[in-house]
Amino acid sequence: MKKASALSAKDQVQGEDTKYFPQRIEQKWQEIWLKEKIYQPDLHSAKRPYYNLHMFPYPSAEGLHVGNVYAFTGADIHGRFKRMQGFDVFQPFGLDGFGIHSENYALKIGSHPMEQAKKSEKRFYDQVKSLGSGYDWSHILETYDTDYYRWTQWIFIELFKSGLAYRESVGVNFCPSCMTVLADEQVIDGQCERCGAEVEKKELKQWMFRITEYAEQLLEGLDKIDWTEKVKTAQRNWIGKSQGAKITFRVADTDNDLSVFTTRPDTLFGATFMVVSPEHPLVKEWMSNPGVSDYVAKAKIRALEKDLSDREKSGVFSGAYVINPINNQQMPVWIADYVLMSYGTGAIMAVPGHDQRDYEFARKYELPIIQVIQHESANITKEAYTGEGKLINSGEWNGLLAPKDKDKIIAYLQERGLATESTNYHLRDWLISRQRYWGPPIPMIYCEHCAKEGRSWFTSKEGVSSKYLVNRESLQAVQHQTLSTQMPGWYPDENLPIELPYIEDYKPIGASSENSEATSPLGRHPEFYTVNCPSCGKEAKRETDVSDTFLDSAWYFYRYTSTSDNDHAWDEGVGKLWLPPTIYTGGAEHSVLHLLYARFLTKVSHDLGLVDFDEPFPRFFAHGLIIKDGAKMSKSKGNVVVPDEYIKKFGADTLRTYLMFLGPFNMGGDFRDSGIEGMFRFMKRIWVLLSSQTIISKEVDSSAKSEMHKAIKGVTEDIEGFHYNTAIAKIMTYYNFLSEQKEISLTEAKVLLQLLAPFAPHITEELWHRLGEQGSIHTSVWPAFDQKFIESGDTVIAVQINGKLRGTFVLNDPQASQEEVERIAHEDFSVQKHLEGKTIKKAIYVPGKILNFVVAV
RNA sequence: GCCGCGGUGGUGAAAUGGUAUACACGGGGGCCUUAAGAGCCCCUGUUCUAAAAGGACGUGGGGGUUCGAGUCCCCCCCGCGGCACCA
Repeated sequence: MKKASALSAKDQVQGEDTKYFPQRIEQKWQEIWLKEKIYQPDLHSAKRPYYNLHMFPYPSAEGLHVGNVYAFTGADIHGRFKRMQGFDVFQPFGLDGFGIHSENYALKIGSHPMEQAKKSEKRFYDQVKSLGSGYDWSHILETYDTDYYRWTQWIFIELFKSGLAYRESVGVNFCPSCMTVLADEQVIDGQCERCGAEVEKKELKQWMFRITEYAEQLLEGLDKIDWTEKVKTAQRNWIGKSQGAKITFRVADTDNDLSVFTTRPDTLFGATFMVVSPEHPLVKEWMSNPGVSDYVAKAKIRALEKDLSDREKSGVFSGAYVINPINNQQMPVWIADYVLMSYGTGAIMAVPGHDQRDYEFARKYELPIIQVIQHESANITKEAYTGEGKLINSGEWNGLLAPKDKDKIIAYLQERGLATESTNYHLRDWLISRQRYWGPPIPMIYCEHCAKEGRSWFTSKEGVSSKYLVNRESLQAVQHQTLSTQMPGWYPDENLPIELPYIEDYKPIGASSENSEATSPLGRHPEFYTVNCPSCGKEAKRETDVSDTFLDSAWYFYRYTSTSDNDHAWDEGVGKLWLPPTIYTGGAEHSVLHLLYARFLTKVSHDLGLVDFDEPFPRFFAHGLIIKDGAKMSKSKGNVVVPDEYIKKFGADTLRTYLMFLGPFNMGGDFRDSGIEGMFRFMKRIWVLLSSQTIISKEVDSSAKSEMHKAIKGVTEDIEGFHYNTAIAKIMTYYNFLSEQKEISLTEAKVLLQLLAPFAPHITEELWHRLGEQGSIHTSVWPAFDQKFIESGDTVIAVQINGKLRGTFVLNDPQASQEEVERIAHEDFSVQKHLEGKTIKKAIYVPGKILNFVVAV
């Protein structure tokens, strides 16, 4: 018998078969798997459904990125592992192909998005197939497919009917380069997320989704889902709940009220002036006062500047005063742009003694500063004191603790009708319309004739007797009181799909600043937008905006499980069986946008009675980012790693395993060429060991068995916890152990292959068959481990004495009897001290577990 | 500023409170080979000693809990990510 390690070069080239050529086996198995439907569970009758979802990519025409490979592989390993554990794993794939990114690319290379999409699609699918992931290719989807976006449009209509989609003139972020509006989330430091151009502010009529209506639910839901804390925190920050009070001030010598939101009503006695935003409605009344109109004009310009955080505050006295209801003091009202109209009421009570921003403002304009919170570290001659303390100079409140007694103070104000308890969120409504071409047309029709007479869908028979949102009283109120007047003339076009027409002039033309209506490419095509009003039948105009791509991706996981083109998944039994996805894997960069929108739509679907769950992703795992030479990969840096060449040279198995070996899956890693060669060497060694070595059918002897079970246990737990890098290390350790054996039993060989199978599906499948196995390794049963072998050898025994942990020691003999264990405990240095001079009355010994000594006194 | 995550060899990184550095990369030496490549074997935290044996020191810094701390607690320092004139 010859040892594998002693195999010389000659032996290897003797037969082609003894050498590892990934190119020769990978495609072969991919075709067989497809033919044998290894990865296609029966969606109707799965016994243990496991919906293994990962974020679908946008199909960049440059092709697959190594970051995609990383993400897909990590999810695939999880799926393969679960499949081998006996689950009916459903792992679908699709493309998020609509949107600015694809459209801009088409523009750049001078092709049409519709044609480009087909090309990118083919290339992308081919590349993904070469990775050997276990996708069910009979359930793919593309968001630009008519059969897909008819349901995107259907969802839009459902939201419209629910009063959750509405039109409003809003100050929007407008990207002059992309010629479209952007959601707040898509503006980074005042720049467009996509192209980096400086974003402008514009007033435009836009379609909005009332996501703020769900702020509280979106926040509460986070507590019951299994997500990484990092992502939950990002969402909490984004929703930005703060609780406090709304206090109303009377403007002196007028009938006007000025309300403010504050989280610190306890400092009310410290308020010395008021500040309103330049956009505040009351500012109109003060325009003629000296300096006001000048300042408001100046603020408008300043609003476009990007770095707002540390510029000097500025403002102007409005000329008006308000009365502080708590002490009837007159306070001047100032206008300053450090107060934002978009948050709270657009006005604040300034408490310069205890708010640093107000403090700076007061210093600059020489406004009075009063200290109302006493604390040894408070020194308001230098800066505002924002910490806790005892109230002073606060009338009846003196001696109360701030902010601890906030609730008492709110109750006090509330009793006297001076304030109400109030909650504010940073979350804004979701701006959904885009003045672009490459997206699903918004399925709405505007009829001027109906509008003039105040008619709309909301005044129609269906609208009046609406079944929508019966679960949400607050929205019913919105619907019946305001929607019919807010949205005159608007009707959904339920004749879906509203197909996106092929037009040559799809280039964005933007919005003219004089006109409050933005113009979309479709707006140049009367043959598209001229329709008859669904209500009165007269000539009407179809909406020419398309919807935000994030709408497409907020519901796609429902579509995967649908079994026919003419139905949406969640009506069917199949959806009930599979939804929501068992686990969702994806990049943390989507923490806020995509995940929040998907949660919102699912909550709406739940309220509409479409689904019986209200969180789309009960479990979400965020993977890390692959970088190159310490920097994020990007075209501009020229450090994008294209996987094709690596697959060609080393095979998909090596690339997959190498990527997973780089570092913990939730942390990402740095891609290096030298590392991948090491992984290729490992694959070759596995090949040589298991294809050239004589594998014999013999019992595994007991020390080898211990190693085997240790490996199975370690790898199982590591894969379960997404610690892929350590799982691979353990497989390598086990390989090293086996390669030093004189002979390897069939059982050991099979176990080694099975442990490696999720990472390197092709080579393991090939060798599995060479060992004479019949079925696919990927549907074989994941090896079980025996606990007692694991704990042998180097078991650490924890010692409790009378219930308290008193020490631990290494137990070398797994077969040790209870008496021996007691004797060793006595001898062990760390335990000795506690047992000295005492006798053990009772010792409970569970191998590998805790040893509980009851010591006689 | 607030929140979250991290700091361990030359590098990527391992370690339910129990022999710190598993596994791999890189580096050094050797075998094989006409040669190159591939493959195989040995060494590889720092330091003391000519070397070995052996010892000392070592997980960003300082304290603490513990028989025992990379791990738990407190206070700092540094790096990364998110939010940010949010009242």
